[in-house]
Amino acid sequence: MDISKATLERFPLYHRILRQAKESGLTHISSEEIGRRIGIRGTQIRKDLTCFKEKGTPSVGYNVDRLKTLLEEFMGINLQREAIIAGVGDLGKALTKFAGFSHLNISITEAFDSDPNKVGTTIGELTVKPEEDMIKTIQEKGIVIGIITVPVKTAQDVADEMVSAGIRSIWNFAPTTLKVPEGVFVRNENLSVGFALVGHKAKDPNNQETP
Amino acid sequence: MDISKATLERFPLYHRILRQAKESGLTHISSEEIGRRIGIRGTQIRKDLTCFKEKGTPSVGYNVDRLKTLLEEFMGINLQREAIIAGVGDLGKALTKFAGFSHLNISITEAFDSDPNKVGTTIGELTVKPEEDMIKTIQEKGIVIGIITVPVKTAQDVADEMVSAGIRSIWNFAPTTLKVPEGVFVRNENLSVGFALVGHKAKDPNNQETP
DNA sequence: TAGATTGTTAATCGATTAACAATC
DNA sequence: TAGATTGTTAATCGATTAACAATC
Repeated sequence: MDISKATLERFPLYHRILRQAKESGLTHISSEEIGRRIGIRGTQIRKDLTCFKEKGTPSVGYNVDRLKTLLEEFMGINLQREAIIAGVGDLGKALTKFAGFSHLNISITEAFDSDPNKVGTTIGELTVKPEEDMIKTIQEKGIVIGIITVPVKTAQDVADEMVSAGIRSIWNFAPTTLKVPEGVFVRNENLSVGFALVGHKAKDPNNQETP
Repeated sequence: MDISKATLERFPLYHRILRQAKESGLTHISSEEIGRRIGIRGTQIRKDLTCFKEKGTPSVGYNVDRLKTLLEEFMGINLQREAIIAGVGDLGKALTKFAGFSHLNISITEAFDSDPNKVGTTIGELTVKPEEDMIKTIQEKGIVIGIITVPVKTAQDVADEMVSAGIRSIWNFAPTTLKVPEGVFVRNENLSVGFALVGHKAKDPNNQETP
């Protein structure tokens, strides 16, 4: 079955609620309760979950443990995975150190930069390597996940290198549209879009006409 | 007229293309060309732009300068705005220093943290202030945009404080669903969602069944 | 004029929601 | 049994796209 983009983006939210539920000792949780905690309808959740074999029990809800495990298998969280990051500016460093990703079971195990001043510096336990080593490292370690936090002007080149070395999924923070071959996934996390929206919505509501 | 969420999120992309076009000396640009540069259809762009008074010229395209200005007015970029940030961990610091926001004309002018070890430290030209001063500062300076990069457990409290002090639009990076009163805008920038998706999509395509 | 590109309508596609019989 | 909550269908809502007359 084909799972929609919208549903796929909600799975991590469901997973978060299930982790919380488990932590607080719940064995079962209803779709309405999950919905309440993330601000959507229960129907939505029941619909999203139809793609799993696991069924809920009427008047009881979903088995927290089993649903959590199933989501983890689906999302790949049951596998320990490695990712590399290109570009260790402030954002790159922040992502590399970010604790909030720990439950995804993806470790950023290699960091690269083209700036000789950054090469050799450390981020936590990682030592930054020169950009020229990236392709070789990706190939040797068989890494398939790449993160791009380089400036716009080099982002496409870095993406090309990643793809040529075997990266299959790219998390791109450079505000530009990357061209990648069919079969390679790119998620653009253009932070300016969010900030622009927040700025726009802050406009005085008495002053909000369309020009 | 009511502008859809999807359209609103594309305006910053259009703005980026118009900046580039202007920089490269173009006076006019067609909807198809804009579309090509961001990977969507021209029709989509023409539809999105119907809410503006500015019209394109058949066989010529849109006036780059005028459309850019119009988008800026609509998004509020013509106004110099201030934002505050709560939580100066690595991510908070990275956002505060991030150069990519400069064209949005929103400056992060105050940073707060509840950790006494961070209070008094500097980020670029900013000096981190104690969390307790946040409400007063927001009120005195009349700031309406807030950024939350504190841990989940304090995010709701910080949001409540921001709202009580007059913040009208919040950019939230804590992976939790904030409750805010009607009329306050929240944009959740849950980075785990993106990273989870990138991880999922990296799974071996020969191994991608639904459980 | 011929070619390009617009603005707009209607068709399509995709996502959400309401409703409710089934069932624990 | 009565109440709660499921899975699923049909209705609705929203977003994208194709098509094309209008026009520079």
